[in-house]
Amino acid sequence: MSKEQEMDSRGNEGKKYRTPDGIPADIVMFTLTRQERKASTKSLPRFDLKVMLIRRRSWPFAGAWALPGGFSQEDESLFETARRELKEETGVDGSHLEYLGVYSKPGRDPRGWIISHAFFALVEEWVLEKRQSADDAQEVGLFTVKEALEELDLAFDHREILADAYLRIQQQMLHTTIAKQFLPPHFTLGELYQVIQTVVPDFAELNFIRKITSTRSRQGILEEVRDENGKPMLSNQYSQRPAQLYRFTDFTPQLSIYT
Amino acid sequence: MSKEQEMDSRGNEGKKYRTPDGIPADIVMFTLTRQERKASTKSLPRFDLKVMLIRRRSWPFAGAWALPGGFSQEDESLFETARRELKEETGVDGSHLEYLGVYSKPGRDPRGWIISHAFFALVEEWVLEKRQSADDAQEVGLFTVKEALEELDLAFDHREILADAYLRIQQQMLHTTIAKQFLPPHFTLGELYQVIQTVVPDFAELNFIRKITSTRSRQGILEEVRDENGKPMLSNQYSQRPAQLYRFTDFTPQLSIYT
DNA sequence: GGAATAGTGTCTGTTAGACAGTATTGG
DNA sequence: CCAATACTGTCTAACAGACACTATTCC
Repeated sequence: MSKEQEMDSRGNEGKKYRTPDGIPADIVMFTLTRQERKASTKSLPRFDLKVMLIRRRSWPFAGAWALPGGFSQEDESLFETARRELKEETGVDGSHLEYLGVYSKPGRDPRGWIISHAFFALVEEWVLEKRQSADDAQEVGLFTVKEALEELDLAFDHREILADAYLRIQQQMLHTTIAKQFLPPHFTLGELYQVIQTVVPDFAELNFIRKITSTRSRQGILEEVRDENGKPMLSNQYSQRPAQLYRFTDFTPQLSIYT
Repeated sequence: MSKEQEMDSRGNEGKKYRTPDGIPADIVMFTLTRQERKASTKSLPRFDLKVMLIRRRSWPFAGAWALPGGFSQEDESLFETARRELKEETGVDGSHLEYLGVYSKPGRDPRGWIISHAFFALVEEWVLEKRQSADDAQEVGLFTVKEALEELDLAFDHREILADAYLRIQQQMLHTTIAKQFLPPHFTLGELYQVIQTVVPDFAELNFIRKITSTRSRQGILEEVRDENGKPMLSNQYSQRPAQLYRFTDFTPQLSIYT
């Protein structure tokens, strides 16, 4: 049946056809935790990519871990739903939030015809940690992605959503500059490299620093940070030898498999 | 309100909250039309990227052009809805079909709370041309994307959907091997270049043939077609001098802005 | 021969990749 | 001095980009 015919016969007001029972937005909240390593001198922290989950208390999937989320209302777009939920869950606004996809397989939710929209968010570590301890109404957990995918029984099709989100964040990490969401405004190339490697373990570049700094084709992604006198700004937070600080520009190069 | 609380208070059966009035899938059907050029010798055809639209006959937006689509049913996923609609509209199965996104801005459809899911499909030219002439129940149009975006008044938010789909297909054309959807199984590098340029007008590679054929980093995207004796297969369909035929492999390289 | 497409030659400067070596500084 | 990170030197092969040049075939 064509759209027009359906719409014609359905008319404006009458509820002739069955409609869904709910349209939630579920959010995969990623964060990067840093943990100091014990070393004899200063060293880069080890990073872990973690995801926030909430333990369900009621049917269905009571006791299972699930992605945070909530139902969309008539007066908001799904992106607004997701932003609202993200704010409610973290208490913080302005995190990176991106649409992932729709999950609508029949039977995915035993409560009925429920079509879920997945988003993923990149949240700063302290936000989720605060949330984790402050909220006594819900049990909140922070798990590494590997743990969550391999060892946890997730509710609904949330394992599939998380797996898709993981693939997407890896892709975005290499194709765009979302790495900046996990970094302070000024950072060293060592930090950037760690962030990329944490999200994309396969990423390995022997000459990373040189390629970023000295190839024309990648100029414009990053720029050196200088103080008001034009002197390069350095940091020795993670190393004995001070390292140049960088920041992202607004430029994101266009990639192509053909050129 | 958290998801759990909402779900708890909502219960299993009762329809306490308002739910959407319909969840359609709308499909941006792209095709590449070829038109021979009048030239004194054989020459490559000119290509145009076109999109199929349907003229609405009833409220709302009666008389306006709209994307084909239809409402999702409870027993199917949205991808299945889209595939079913694509089949119904074209009479053909197996075209490339890909999810684009969700369109849920309040007020986007005067009939009520209607959340649309956009897909895009890459369809062979003859399919849409057959459809165009065969169907007398609906007025069907094939427009270049430029025309549709700049000169037509599209129904609903379909201009926005089309604009998003156009951006996406350009991105996919450069990041993946969807160019093969617009090409016969065996094709010349001239044809491939034309296809890419038609979809991505900015694409310009002076040494396209050489880069594709003789750089190690891109080896594996394409392979030469050979006959059973191992002899390279050539085509002179579009040129006096026969050109080597190629086909896509299953390999798609991974891109990165950092390496 | 002309037209149209399909390549190849050639040159310069840039980049990739590997790996060794030097620099800096707190402990 | 040692450890840990931050670079720089160096060398070779590969690649990018520009542009001229040759190749093939039908008309």
